[in-house]
Amino acid sequence: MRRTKQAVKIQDVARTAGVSVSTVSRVLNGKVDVAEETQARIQQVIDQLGYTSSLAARSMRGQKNNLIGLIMPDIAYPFAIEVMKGVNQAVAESDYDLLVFTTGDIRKYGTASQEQKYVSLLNNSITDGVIIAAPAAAEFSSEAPIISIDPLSENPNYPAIHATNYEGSREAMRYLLGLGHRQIGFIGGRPELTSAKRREKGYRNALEEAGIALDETLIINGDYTTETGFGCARQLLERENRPTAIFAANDQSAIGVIQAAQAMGLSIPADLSVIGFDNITDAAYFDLTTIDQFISQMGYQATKMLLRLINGEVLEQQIVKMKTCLVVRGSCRSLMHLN
Amino acid sequence: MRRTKQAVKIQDVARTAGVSVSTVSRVLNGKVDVAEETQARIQQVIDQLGYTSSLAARSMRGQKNNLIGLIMPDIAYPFAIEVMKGVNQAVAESDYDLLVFTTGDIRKYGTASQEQKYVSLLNNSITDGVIIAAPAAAEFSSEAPIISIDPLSENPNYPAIHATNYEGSREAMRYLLGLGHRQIGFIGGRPELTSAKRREKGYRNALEEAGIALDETLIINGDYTTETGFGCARQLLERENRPTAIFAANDQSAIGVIQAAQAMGLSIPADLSVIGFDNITDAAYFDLTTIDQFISQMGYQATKMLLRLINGEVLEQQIVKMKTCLVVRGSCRSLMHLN
DNA sequence: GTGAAAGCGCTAACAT
DNA sequence: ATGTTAGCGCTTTCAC
Repeated sequence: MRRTKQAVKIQDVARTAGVSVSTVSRVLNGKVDVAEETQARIQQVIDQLGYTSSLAARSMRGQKNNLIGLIMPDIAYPFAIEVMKGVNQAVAESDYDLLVFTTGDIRKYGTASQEQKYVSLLNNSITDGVIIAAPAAAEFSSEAPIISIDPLSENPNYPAIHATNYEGSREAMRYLLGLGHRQIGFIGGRPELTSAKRREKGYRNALEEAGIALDETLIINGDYTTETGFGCARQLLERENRPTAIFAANDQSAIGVIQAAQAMGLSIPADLSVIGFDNITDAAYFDLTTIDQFISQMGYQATKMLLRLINGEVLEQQIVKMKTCLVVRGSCRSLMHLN
Repeated sequence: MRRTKQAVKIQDVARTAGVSVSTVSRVLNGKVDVAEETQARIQQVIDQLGYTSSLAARSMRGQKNNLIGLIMPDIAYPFAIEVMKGVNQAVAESDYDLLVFTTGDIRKYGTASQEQKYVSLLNNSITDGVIIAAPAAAEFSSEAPIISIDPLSENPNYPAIHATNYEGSREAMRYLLGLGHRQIGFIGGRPELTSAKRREKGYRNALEEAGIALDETLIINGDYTTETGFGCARQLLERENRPTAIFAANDQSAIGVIQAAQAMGLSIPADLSVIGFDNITDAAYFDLTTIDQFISQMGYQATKMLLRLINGEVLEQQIVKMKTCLVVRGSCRSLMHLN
């Protein structure tokens, strides 16, 4: 590798080609008013010297760089990876390139003000727009467009992609009811969370909608851990009239439910249907092998929205809610993976 | 979200605080010679205005940004993801942040000269050093350090992390021989590749070393696809004196071997040991559940090396060859995943 | 068709 | 302790 101590700059190209910097700049930016011959000569010098214009300098002149940013605290996390897959795909289909910014660790990431810093870092200089995943801040100031992938807040102050709790929950229940289930256990937890409340509400309303009397004893609250999931499931499954399906309101509990079922020699979904709710995306996931795709979809949609904003389009829909309704097939591989 | 049309700059802070830009700059950069009181006032204005200094402008002044870059054609690919995990971890442990550059698709990525462009893009402006994965170019010119994660070339012209073919292959064989295997099939392919030749050489030499006569009929060449892997394995396993282990020289063939074994009712590793070679990393992988970790390790090591270069250290070892020797345990989950 | 020069936001001498 | 100013490499008027 050659470590040219002094990077070649536009000046060098100009001097070598015997023209002024502005002419080189014109060639660089594909301006038309340059003589065919000059153009060729300059291009040759550029290739010969291996010149690349400085991103920093170009950005400072307020140029569009055809570059979008994605900000994540940590890119080794399954959620992050799936988001990146989706964003990557949308980027591949566009003529933009992508810059993923990360600190490597949520603990290094800092608070909302730090986050704002990352946004400005990219968006006020080199990037034409930014996607921010699971934002901590409620507001951002930025010259260029911002989209968030926000699994938590119901109504963020910025354009966002997020998943649903209430809707997803109802659809999950409708699915189970459609399968003929009438005794459906619900394992909740963390009642202080809005998302948790909405999940339970979906459960209740779906039953009501189906004209099924609510059995309050079928609702048990754990604390969203695998352990309580296991315990609650055990409790439900040891009943005289045991439920034929269990709806666990978060991913950890769902793992516990599956473990409990296995421990009792029940097979899924033959003896028991299980539905889990992902705690990260707040998406209902029923088919544990496709939850990853769902998260990717969030990334994909976010990117598409951002590119439209960059192109000056006005979004008819600022907040996109993604619903998903998939089916458990018994494996808990992805579920574990999500953990 | 507030979209401040005009980003707040150092001038604005200076004016608001009633000081000069240089004083603000001093505060920004933690210089000591600023009056306690001025310092506090300026900091307050900074917070109030939500000011963040422009990455572009700062970079142009040749500042160190505590930022490293990672360049990959596509970040949705398993190899890329594992590399990122490793890099991410090293970044998390450091006080650097990370910028991953990608085009989203190898087809958009272009050729070596394009690649050189990406390197300059980051390294000659905003980044303090760059890791380039699976480089196409043989040489780079850059002001800041470069490390490559290079699974292909044996002796690149730049500091690199790569995996071994010959060494890995021999270790794999030694492992199998150590288990008592004497009839070991080898499924090769793509003899035009240097890497393929070296893998086969490792196979041959390990046998020789162990004083075992080479049975040429145990060596079959496919074309590195699952189909031929299946066919070749079938052929080997239907022999009178069937091998007790099969060494597949690439990942696709290994999948084929596993499928063939399953189709014939053989269980792995009870009836048959299988070794696969990953086509991406050229790393021998024996434990299919940990190959991902191996790739991550490459990313991790690359990052550690880069950070040392950035700090001006001289590497005693420019090329780090990573050997791995792990064991098949029968699952082919990761293998499939690698595909 | 091409060049000269201003200025993007910032830092680092150099003044005071 | 603070202000003034010269660039960093580039694009973009405005001249010629």
